Amino acid sequence: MFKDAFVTETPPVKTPARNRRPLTLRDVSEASGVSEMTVSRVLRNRGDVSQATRERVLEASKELGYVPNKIAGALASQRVNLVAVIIPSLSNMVFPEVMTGINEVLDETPLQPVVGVTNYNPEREEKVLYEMLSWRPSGVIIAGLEHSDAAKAMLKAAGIPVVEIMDTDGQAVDACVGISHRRAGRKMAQAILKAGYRNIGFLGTKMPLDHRARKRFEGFTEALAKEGIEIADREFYEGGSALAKGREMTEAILKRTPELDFLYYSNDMIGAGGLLFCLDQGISVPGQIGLAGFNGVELLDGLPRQLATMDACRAEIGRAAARIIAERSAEDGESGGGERIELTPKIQPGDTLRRR
Amino acid sequence: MFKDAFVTETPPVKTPARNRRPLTLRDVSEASGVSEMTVSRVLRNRGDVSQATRERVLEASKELGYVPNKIAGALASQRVNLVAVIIPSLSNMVFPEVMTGINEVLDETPLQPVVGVTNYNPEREEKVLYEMLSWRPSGVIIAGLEHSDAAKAMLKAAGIPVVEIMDTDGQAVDACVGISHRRAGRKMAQAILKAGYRNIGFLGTKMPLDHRARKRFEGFTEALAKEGIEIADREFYEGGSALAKGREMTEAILKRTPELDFLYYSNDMIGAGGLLFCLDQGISVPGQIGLAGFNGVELLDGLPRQLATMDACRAEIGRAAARIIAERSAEDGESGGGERIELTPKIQPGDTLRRR
DNA sequence: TACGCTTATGTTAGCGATAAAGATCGCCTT
DNA sequence: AAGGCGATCTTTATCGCTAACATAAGCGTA
Repeated sequence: MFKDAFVTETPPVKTPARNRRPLTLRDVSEASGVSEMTVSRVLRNRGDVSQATRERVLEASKELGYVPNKIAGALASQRVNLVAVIIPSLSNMVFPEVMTGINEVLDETPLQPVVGVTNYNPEREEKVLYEMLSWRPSGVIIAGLEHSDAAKAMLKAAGIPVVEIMDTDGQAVDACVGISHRRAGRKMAQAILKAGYRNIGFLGTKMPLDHRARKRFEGFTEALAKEGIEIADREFYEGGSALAKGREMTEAILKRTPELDFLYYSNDMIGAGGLLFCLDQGISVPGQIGLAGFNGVELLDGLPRQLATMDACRAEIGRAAARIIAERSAEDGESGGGERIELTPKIQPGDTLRRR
Repeated sequence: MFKDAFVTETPPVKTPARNRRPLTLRDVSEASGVSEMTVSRVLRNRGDVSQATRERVLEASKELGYVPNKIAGALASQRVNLVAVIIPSLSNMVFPEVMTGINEVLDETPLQPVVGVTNYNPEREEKVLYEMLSWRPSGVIIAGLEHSDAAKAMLKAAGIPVVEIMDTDGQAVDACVGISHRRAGRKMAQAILKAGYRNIGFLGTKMPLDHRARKRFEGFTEALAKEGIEIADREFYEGGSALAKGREMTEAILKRTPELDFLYYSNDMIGAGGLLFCLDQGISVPGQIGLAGFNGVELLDGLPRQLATMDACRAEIGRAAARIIAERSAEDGESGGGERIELTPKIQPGDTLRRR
């Protein structure tokens, strides 16, 4: 592709002098001797263009190194093939997997995801959303059901498909795909009780804005309460390496409350840290103490013992959300809306939850 | 923010009937009784607008829930505040950290990163790049120095700042920020030799397209060769949980070549797996066998023993790259170009590389 | 031969914003 | 009192592309 034009070495400190203004359709049109419209048709594979012209145009376009200007295209056609994806974080393993699911589906469509990160901060979420909506995307996939009033208003007013993901415990603006974290918490509590554990500790994060962790915790305590049991102790962390924090917290909580016989971690990473700590200390797992985490991250496969956990269906959530957007933006009629998909996470007992 | 307008509950299955067409500057202009231009000025904080008008416009805009159309704005002003960030993967811990560094810097500017993922696939990279360039971003940050000819041509022709990150071993299109992986491999080899290890095994990934891993390997073997030593055995993996693969590979290589006294892993995750395996087996580390990985991921902090590794300066690479783009797009003169920043990774000997 | 029909291409009029230059108005200066 | 000036706003002309309609040429057929 236009190799010849640019073989010169880049001078050490200056950008290669490139005073030519960016190429437009007109340049290609002139180079190939047809109208701009025809070039546009060729480049988008639209309408009838003779094979001969098509080839001529493609060649000219390649020759020049023309890259269409989607900004102008989008403005003219009132169509933008972008999907805004708004998530709290990229660094905790769970969202990258959701992204993978989204990509998997969108790859088969003309749509393209654009990611925005909020750091679990509602103000940032609002800003990111505003920013993204100002590009008039074809749809929005956004994590969680909790948003500021302004954010909700924007989502509703945008007039595009909106899918809220990860969580189904609450009222969605439009569609939603996820699991019930409250239910997930309850189910884990039931499994723990059924296994005969009674002195249960909880270890989680300090983030009051991680609503899904909160809901799991609520579901968890609720199910315990139903059997007349209360959490015996709890421990929270913030920042730092989750694995290391898991160790520290486990040490601290066991020192403070040695009679604990089960530790429920709000995510797998700290759970793994806890597991490593127990093994180091020669604490028998799951005999003396049982452990469980949440998420079903791949990492767990490599641990000395398999941590009990619950799969959060991350990739499938991504896939389902993308499918909703893709379908609705295909049939451009004001058709669907309000889809609600609740997936069911399964407990993976692993080796740290004794069975009976 | 326009709470009153949308308090109605969403009907269960249909999108709220919203036949109003998307809002434009004209709507705000009519609602506030000034020209579109004035509204535009207010919304961008440009030029002189009286306090009274400003307030009136802002109120009307809020009332209506107007979100500016950046597509139109960008076309008119020939300015796009987007920075294309093109990376191979989101799932391996290293790029999210680079992203964090980028965000940190760009947050203080009007620029916004847009991420594209290539999955270490050159064709995909080319496509993603084309797609991104068609939005006419203000700059490109792209991982690696190896790109298809077409991709390189596009980068040069785009006429915008381009920063190639992670790697400095090669010829950059424009600017570049990273570390020398070849050098990193050499340094680790030297440290290993200095510690007295002689039977060295290498464990890595099967990806022929991970050029940085390849260069580390080359540097590594080169430095060994200088001392007349060759790699005694090697093992490669692909796919699956890196931690688990690290275990498996370690078991396999030690079974095949029991006399190995050092294992060099191409990333920390498999290194951690190897470490866990050795500890499980009661192999004395670093006495009987030494271990080292690469990257300096946070995860390592929580392991029973600290894996020797080398920090890849991920966040700093992101920051430096973003700074280059930000600076160049501020002073819009065709100023800089060709910056080259080579960071120096430091060995973190941890507990798995014996000292003498 | 003229008519309709298909296929291939060109023309015109925006899309929704912004840059740049022009219009108003009150107020000060000399 | 005429001119000048700054502050505030409006007008006009794009930006690069595409939808929708218009045109032209070729061909079979009544």
